Amino acid sequence: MAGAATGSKDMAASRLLGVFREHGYDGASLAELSKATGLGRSSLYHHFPGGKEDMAKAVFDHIHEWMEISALAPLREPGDPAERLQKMINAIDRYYVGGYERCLLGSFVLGGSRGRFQPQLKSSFSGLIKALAALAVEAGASQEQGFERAEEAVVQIQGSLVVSGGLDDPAPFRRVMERLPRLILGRS
Amino acid sequence: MAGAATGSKDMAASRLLGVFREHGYDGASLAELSKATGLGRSSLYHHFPGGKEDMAKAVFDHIHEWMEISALAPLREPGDPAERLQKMINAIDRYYVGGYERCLLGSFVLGGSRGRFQPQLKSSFSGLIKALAALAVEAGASQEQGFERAEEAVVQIQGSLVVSGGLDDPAPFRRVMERLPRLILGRS
DNA sequence: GTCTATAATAGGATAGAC
DNA sequence: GTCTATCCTATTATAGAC
Repeated sequence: MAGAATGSKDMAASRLLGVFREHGYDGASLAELSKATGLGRSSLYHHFPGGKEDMAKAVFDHIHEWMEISALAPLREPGDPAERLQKMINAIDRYYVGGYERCLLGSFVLGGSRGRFQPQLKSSFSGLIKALAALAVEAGASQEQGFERAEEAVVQIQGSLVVSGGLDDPAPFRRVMERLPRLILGRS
Repeated sequence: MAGAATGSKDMAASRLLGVFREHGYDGASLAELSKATGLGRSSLYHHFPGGKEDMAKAVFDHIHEWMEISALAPLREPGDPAERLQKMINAIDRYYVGGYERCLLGSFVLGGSRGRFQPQLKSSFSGLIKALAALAVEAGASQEQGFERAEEAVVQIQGSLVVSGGLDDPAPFRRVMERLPRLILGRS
């Protein structure tokens, strides 16, 4: 049953994600994590003996699972590359609610907790880049071109979330979502 | 004498910047802010009666000043657009130490303190975009094209800092620095 | 597995002497 | 303008009953 977002622990991870997304790692207090999950402090420690750090780890697992199932799986299916890419773009767009929601990965990279979660961050970013690069190669790019396009795509997604947040305007994110197909598949 | 980074208050702001950059707003404790500036807690409150929030505001002023003098002023000088842009790119590259240092603006956008500093963030990002857009227009782009290129440039700078941080590899930032001239001035 | 209660500490902020 | 000492609160974390 690996994959479905069910089970109370996965449910909790989803709520915890919301809090970390909004407040960052350091800004997320146990009080809010408790309120968001509906679990008392002691229950949280029962499920996550390592405290906040364990909770964040569970959130990374949750995100990893989401990324594999919702974003990367379509890229690996058979069929038209453009259609498969669009599925992924739609998933990302929903995930960030059209640019109104922040990225937990970015938040953890730029916040004070980078060192603590560097392996998870590295794994997430490189997994995403690799999957996009493979699609670009399939669409006709060389290995090197494919990697460059994929890296630039992830750079633009992350950057647009920062800029949209800074300007308090989802338009930059939206514009990136629109130009992703040409960026990955080439200027056809 | 507006401009030179002298005076003990500006000196303090520079040290405070370092701490906020490394730990984020919530992660920066008074203990570290005190240690970094060499000022005791009470001295900090003497200079910044509003506490941490005042310190962050001073850091924003410091950044604003740096941006005007080191990054934007070259864009507005007379002379060859490509050379002026390169001056700005070099300033940014030094500022982020080739991709090894994080961006305070991005950190505040993605951290839990966005709401508190939204006006400063908005002003910084839109000032940067406007200045780059003007240069692009001067180099032959239409108003609309100029704005689009400038926005994409800021998106790529911010995104590359996130991705470089996540991968623990400055290469993505370096690659963005290299393609900025073509991005802003057009594919000539 | 969840709760109440409580410990232990770190954090932000202030008072008052110098 | 800086220091020592202190206060208050929020925060993380644990103990032990149910």
